[in-house]
Amino acid sequence: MFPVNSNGGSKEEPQASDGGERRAVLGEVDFFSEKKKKPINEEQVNAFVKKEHSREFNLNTGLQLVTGSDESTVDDGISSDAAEDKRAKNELALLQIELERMNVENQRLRGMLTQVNNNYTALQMHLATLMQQQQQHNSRPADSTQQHEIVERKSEEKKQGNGVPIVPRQFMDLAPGVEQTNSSSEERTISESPNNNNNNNNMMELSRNKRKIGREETPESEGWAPNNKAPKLSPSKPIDQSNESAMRKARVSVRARSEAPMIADGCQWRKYGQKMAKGNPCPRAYYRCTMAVGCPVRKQVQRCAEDRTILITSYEGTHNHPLPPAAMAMASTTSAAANMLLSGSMPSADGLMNPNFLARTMLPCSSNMATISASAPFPTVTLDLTQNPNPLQQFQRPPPQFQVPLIPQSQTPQAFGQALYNQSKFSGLQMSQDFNEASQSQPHQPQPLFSDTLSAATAAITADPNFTAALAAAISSIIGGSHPNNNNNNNKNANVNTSNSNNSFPGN
DNA sequence: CGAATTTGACCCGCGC
DNA sequence: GCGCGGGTCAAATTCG
Repeated sequence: MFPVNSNGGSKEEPQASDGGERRAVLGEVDFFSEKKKKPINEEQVNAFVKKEHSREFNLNTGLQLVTGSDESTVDDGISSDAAEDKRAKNELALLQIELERMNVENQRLRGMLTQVNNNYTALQMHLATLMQQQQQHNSRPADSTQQHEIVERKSEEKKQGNGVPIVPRQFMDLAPGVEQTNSSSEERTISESPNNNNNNNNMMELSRNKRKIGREETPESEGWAPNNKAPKLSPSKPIDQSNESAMRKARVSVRARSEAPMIADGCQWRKYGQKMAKGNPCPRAYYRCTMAVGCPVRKQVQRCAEDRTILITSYEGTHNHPLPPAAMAMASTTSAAANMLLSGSMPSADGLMNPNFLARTMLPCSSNMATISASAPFPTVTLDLTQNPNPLQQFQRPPPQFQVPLIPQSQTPQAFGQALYNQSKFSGLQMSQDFNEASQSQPHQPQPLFSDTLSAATAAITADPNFTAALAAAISSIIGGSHPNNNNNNNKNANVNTSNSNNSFPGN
């Protein structure tokens, strides 16, 4: 019987299914070439089967499968054999169908792999192009090293796991999802209708409402009440509720060097509290926007514990009122960043668009300035204007998953290109994440000081609306190509360009 | 004197 | 259930 196995055509089936890389090729080719050999093998097999039939080797059943097609020519007329042969025929047909199906699937997978490879190559080329642009603007040798390092990291990562190249696809698919779930269109009308708060505000205020409802007093809450209650009264979007538990607030944090007690972002703020935060000898000040009665925007200002020249300003919420040009730059940036976080977290149920994933899909060359921290209690985008674009500093730290290069080719060039251009003025745009690694890499950890252009860095936020708007546009474009903020930012650029840079830092 | 700031108390969520 | 820490409130205080 063993000789039969070695010669029988069926022997090749396990090979095709067990073989490693050979399987893909041999499995397909051998299966069809097998038919050519079949007559020879089948004769041998059938002869052997007849001879050995009395032994009732079940194993022969499988062998007969191969010989089924020619069984009639060899059939000796035994009825039991005929029945068995019919069954064998059926099984053979089933196996053949299954094999064909596997072949089809194999080809489909091959096609997918090819497509992924093509996408990866295109992304890599695109990244290289962007890097070159950045290098031209920065014209620093270190940057080329950085870019090279980035590209190499990306390529290494791509090669490491099969799942990694798929991420771009997920990211590409991400945008429509964001479009669907994002309330950015609503946000756009916020300035006209305070009650029409976006998710950002909703989420921010929901937790707050819980408390305030318990209190139900506070004359000041009159101003807050409309906004506070709006999300509760109209929880039209279940997404909001689902998000509330996961991420109650989205926060945009700006790190900048400034001697001033707080950076001038064009808005009017009123201090309503101050606390000593744990782990930081510097007090944390709480401000709320007073440009409109019910404006939900608040910000926290705190100096970095390690480097007190660094001012950390965290913004929450979106202004529900028209902003002066001086404030638009920062507002658009923070709003876009907050939207990015909120949007990315919404369909968290499917696990594709949680902050972790979102952070992983951030621009690779935006690695110097913005950090996404999705760690509890709420996600934060940190725009770090204190860092120097020193590549070694930046790219020694980030864990591998930060390095997935994902630049939607159809979306990035303009906005991100402009951001890159402005990056030359500052440090760069970094999006990384510490979702599960808050303990390993603190986004607020002080970065090495590379320049004393503190005012330049902080003033840059407001003094260069191009940058902030471009950053906002870039962020928005990453999330969804048609994010309203893109258009807004363009307008804002136009608006702010004319009244640029003088309104930035009265304190400085 | 009105507005803004300060500051202690309070509330709430979370971890133990 | 309790303590801790973050966030907010609002009376008191300061400032212009």
